[in-house]
Amino acid sequence: MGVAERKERHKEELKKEILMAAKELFMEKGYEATSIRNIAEKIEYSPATVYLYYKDKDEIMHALHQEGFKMLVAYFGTLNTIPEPFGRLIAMGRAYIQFAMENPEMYELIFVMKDPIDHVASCADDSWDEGDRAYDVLFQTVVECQKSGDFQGFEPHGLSFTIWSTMHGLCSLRISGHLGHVAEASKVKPDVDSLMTYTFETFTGVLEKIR
Amino acid sequence: MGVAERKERHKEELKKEILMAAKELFMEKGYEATSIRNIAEKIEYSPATVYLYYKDKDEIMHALHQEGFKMLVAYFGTLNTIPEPFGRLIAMGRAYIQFAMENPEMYELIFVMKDPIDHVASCADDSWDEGDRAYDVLFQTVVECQKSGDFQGFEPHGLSFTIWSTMHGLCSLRISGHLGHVAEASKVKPDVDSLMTYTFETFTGVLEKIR
DNA sequence: AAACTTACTAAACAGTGTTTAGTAATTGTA
DNA sequence: TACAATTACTAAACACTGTTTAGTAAGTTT
Repeated sequence: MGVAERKERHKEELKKEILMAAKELFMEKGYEATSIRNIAEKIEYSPATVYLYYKDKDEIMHALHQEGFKMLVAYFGTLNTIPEPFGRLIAMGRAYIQFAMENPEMYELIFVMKDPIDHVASCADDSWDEGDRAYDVLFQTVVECQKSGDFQGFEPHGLSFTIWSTMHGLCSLRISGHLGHVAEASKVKPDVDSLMTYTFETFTGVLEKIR
Repeated sequence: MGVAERKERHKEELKKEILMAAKELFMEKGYEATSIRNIAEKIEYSPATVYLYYKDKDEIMHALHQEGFKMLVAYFGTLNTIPEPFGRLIAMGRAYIQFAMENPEMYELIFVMKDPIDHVASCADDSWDEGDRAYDVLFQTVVECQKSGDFQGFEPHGLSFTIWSTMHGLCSLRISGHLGHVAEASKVKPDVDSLMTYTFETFTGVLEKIR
């Protein structure tokens, strides 16, 4: 009979509904505002019901984690159309920044917060696959750059981690507000976003020079 | 009469005692464990008393903020003995990493967390002076490098922010555990710390190349 | 019709930051 | 010296958090 299947389907829908409510709250108001009670209220169920679908808040955050990586991948979507690897590397950086700026809470969730990755470490199943894959995209691009003659004399992993560090540092300093504060004090650029673009361009200049 | 002075002195001592209790809890167990109640218990006063000396938790965190920068400055202490600016820049990077690794919670407080810097933005008095000064140390070093012939064709602020981004990115990815995770997956180096040192060395290699 | 399972929730527990009202003890004044 | 005022402190509460437990209706199976 299809009754069990229908029920199963409904359960999956509710689980998805919980996740989407969490995603909306999280992306709009951040981690603090994403309480189990707030999620429950949004889907019009009791807080305890949420626990029937997710073990704890960490598990919800882990699920959101995967959502976040899907979004990042979407930002990387059009990169394949760029055949020249160095240009693709720069475009990747630009896309990374755009993702971080348009989805700061998501960026923090997947690249800054410790709790979700701790959860990931405890359940050894799917682990941090998405993150590993995202790194691999960068690494492969660097390798391709070297194949076409760029970055000679550098080891690709070392360079990849350096590039990731720079991009992550820039984005996280921007999101946390630290870049903005120093920007205001040093008055290098009129606003934070200008400074950010400017710093990125300086970085691309560095990459051009070691090309 | 010296009675009022003695009392005033005692009040200042208690305020310091609260801060030191907070510092100890914070550096050992992190932000979560540093609750007002825990602080109060440590100094053997009631939680409400803490509020007679600090407006709220943010104000305590802001005070700890300043403590953190004092510690960072201590790590930078011996840098003046290095006359050659480029070598000093590299040593600065090494000191920055050492500070981050030996005091991860403090590093997060002053460079990662948003809340304290929000508090800093609201009270416009002393603002984020320590951070600005720390940036200025980096900037001046870059300027000195250029004076002695390095980094020609680069604008010093752009380069300073790029360097800070790289260093911060590396340290924060290490502390948050993200670097460790990708390290394990990519198996570039046997352990995270090796990867971190290795990435830093790659970065110094980049700086050497654009020197 | 009775037993069992499912889906859900009210209420509680222990914790958080923070505020309010009140209490002793000390100090200043009449 | 007696009374008022100030100081330093705290118990208890409020509103929130994540999470668990016990219980309740409804649907399913026997």
